[in-house]
Amino acid sequence: MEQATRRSTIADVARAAGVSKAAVSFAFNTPERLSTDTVARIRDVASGLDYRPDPVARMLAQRRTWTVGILTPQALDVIFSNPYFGEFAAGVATAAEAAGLAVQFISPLHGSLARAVDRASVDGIIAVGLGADHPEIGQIRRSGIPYVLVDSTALPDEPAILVDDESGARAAAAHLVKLGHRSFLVIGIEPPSAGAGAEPAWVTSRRLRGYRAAAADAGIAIHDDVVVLGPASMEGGIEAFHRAWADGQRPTAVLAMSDAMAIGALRAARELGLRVPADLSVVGFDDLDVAQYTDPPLTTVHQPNRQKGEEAVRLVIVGGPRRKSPEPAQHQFATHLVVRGSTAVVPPSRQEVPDDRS
Amino acid sequence: MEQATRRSTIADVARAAGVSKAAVSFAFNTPERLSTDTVARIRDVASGLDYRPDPVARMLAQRRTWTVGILTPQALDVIFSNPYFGEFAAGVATAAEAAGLAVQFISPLHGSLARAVDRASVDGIIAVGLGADHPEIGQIRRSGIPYVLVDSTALPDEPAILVDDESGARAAAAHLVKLGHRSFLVIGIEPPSAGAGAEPAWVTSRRLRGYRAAAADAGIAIHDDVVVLGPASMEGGIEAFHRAWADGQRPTAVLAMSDAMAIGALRAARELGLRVPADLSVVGFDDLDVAQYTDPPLTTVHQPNRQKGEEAVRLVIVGGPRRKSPEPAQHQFATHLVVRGSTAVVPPSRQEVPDDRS
DNA sequence: ACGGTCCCGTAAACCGGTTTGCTAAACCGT
DNA sequence: ACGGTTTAGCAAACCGGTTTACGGGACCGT
Repeated sequence: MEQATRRSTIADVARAAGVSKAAVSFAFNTPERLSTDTVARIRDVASGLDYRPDPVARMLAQRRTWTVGILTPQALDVIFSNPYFGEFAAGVATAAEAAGLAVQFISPLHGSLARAVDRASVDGIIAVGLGADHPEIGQIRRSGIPYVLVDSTALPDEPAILVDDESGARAAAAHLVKLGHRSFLVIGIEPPSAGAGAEPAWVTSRRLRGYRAAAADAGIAIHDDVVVLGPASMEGGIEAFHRAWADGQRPTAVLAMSDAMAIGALRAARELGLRVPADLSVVGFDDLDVAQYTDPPLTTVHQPNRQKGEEAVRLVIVGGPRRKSPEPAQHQFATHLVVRGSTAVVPPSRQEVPDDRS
Repeated sequence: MEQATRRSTIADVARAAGVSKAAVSFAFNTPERLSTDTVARIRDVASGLDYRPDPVARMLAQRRTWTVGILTPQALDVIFSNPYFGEFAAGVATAAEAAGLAVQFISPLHGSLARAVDRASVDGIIAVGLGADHPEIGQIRRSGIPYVLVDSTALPDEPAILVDDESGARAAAAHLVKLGHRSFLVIGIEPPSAGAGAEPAWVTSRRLRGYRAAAADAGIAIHDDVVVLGPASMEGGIEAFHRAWADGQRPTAVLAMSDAMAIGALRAARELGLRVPADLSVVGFDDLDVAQYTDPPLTTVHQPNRQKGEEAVRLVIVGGPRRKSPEPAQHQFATHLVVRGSTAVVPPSRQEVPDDRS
């Protein structure tokens, strides 16, 4: 395309209108500083040349990019394929649009997240799923650019968006216990970087704590060998369930840490000839839009995906020009169980003999 | 945050290292122009000051932003909530990452798409769902920035990514006809700007043509009154089906123009006590990932969502520095029908009396 | 007629990099 | 020892805007 006709610059407009560059700038940004007819004349000339201020030059001069970045350790293609991120990003987009901000995704560039962060020109960063001890977070902290951590425990007083994972998980497990279930399979989310799975900060650890607490209340232990991990996708759920089945596990209930994985489990169960919920109960986590439309509709733990995104933008914006932080910068949302059709009482054939045989 | 310690600039590094700004720049971009130890020294000083070149300044000087934009007429929150866009964006992201490009979403800012385009700093634009005659496309064409049109008929020789909508739709309808269906409901996609629905360029028109062609082959006419429109979402599909039902329509088969809407129709049908596919057949369009996991699994028209995204990036990149266009800039992908569980032969009770009673 | 305010508009310094000559020193073969 | 070629690094222009400090004229009251 050869940039056919070099775009006209502010200097061109100034020359054509017989005014200074400053006047042109004022005509667009602070028209009240100029007489009305000068403004009109300049605007006229400008649109004649179809001039449009170069956004990059403007960013440089103002030292503002009018952009917020969403930082994730996963590659963009997995992000966009994951409905959970979609809903979160939708929330971010809503709030960003209202504030006149653009949204930029920052994710590993040629394998390096640090490099991606360096190249990103944003006024604020929303980091999702990165622990407070992640090196890139340190890099950002040092750089002085406002940021907020999402879905991972932050330092005290560090801006963050959280969700009460533990009580949500607890409610999910308690619901199953009340239905008589004693034999569980937990499908957890694999951490992006291998080895980080044991981190207590990782979402899987938090939710597992909740599951275990509820089970413990009924005198049941959830051992590590009934916990399988996989990527948070439908394929991941299918694969995890099959793996557990092949391993000889015959749970009456599945606790999945993401709806996508729960849907995968639903699918895998059907492939194995299991009826849900008659033979097997399944409960998810996230309450995605699709959870209402699966068959059967998914019992799951609700968390406000879009709201989290909106609130993240708000936090990162107030963190911007001189944070006064009268209020704590952290925001924790509540979760609650939504009971739909994928859970039912344990099948009679699998009911455990009452304990009172002693 | 008050920008605590002003970020160090290239001048700071130059001063600290006792060299010129140019040397610092070279040290990072063309190290072979400097002696190895000078480079080392500069890099050392730089990382000591934890200097990182300002991406915006770099963009201005190089007149490259290293960013491609995805332009859509819908608001970002609907984009991100729509799995179709997610898969397309995933494709874009994959190819962009490989080329070292960032991805930016451009969508109406405070209601104005033109304003959003003006503010966007990108090297190329991927416009999805905007007709070649859309005013913003004109604006882009004039600006000389490379672009590619997706999912909408373009001017001849204008870069574009297309899909064979008509034959895909035709195959879908032919499949139903062969199963004995004679009574259809078409659920179409509502155009973003009201009134554009009649445009022959709009995807709904193209697919409808395919449906009608297949029906016509069997001597059936699909009248306008069995076509309902709605937004391309699950809610849109539910709502559309209920509307048609309330209107007294009792089709034996539904032709939905998007999988999301098809899933909505599945849901609505179930709410009305219809069994799919025993009482009602449903076929979608897009072949989203989720289409395999619905109940029943969705019969649908496959189109290569991710590939379209990847190819779009490729086209916009070659359209960049001096397009030589030895090959036509347009790329049309084939579609094909994927038969799963949501379609079956027409129920006996609804079979039409053979025509030979004459 | 005079000093004081406004009102309009300008010149020039900046933002933080890249890139284009250009020069001085080092290296080369003969 | 000498002209020619590299090599290493510098100064300054440039990218395209914004913003600050300032000046001249019109308007004002006295």
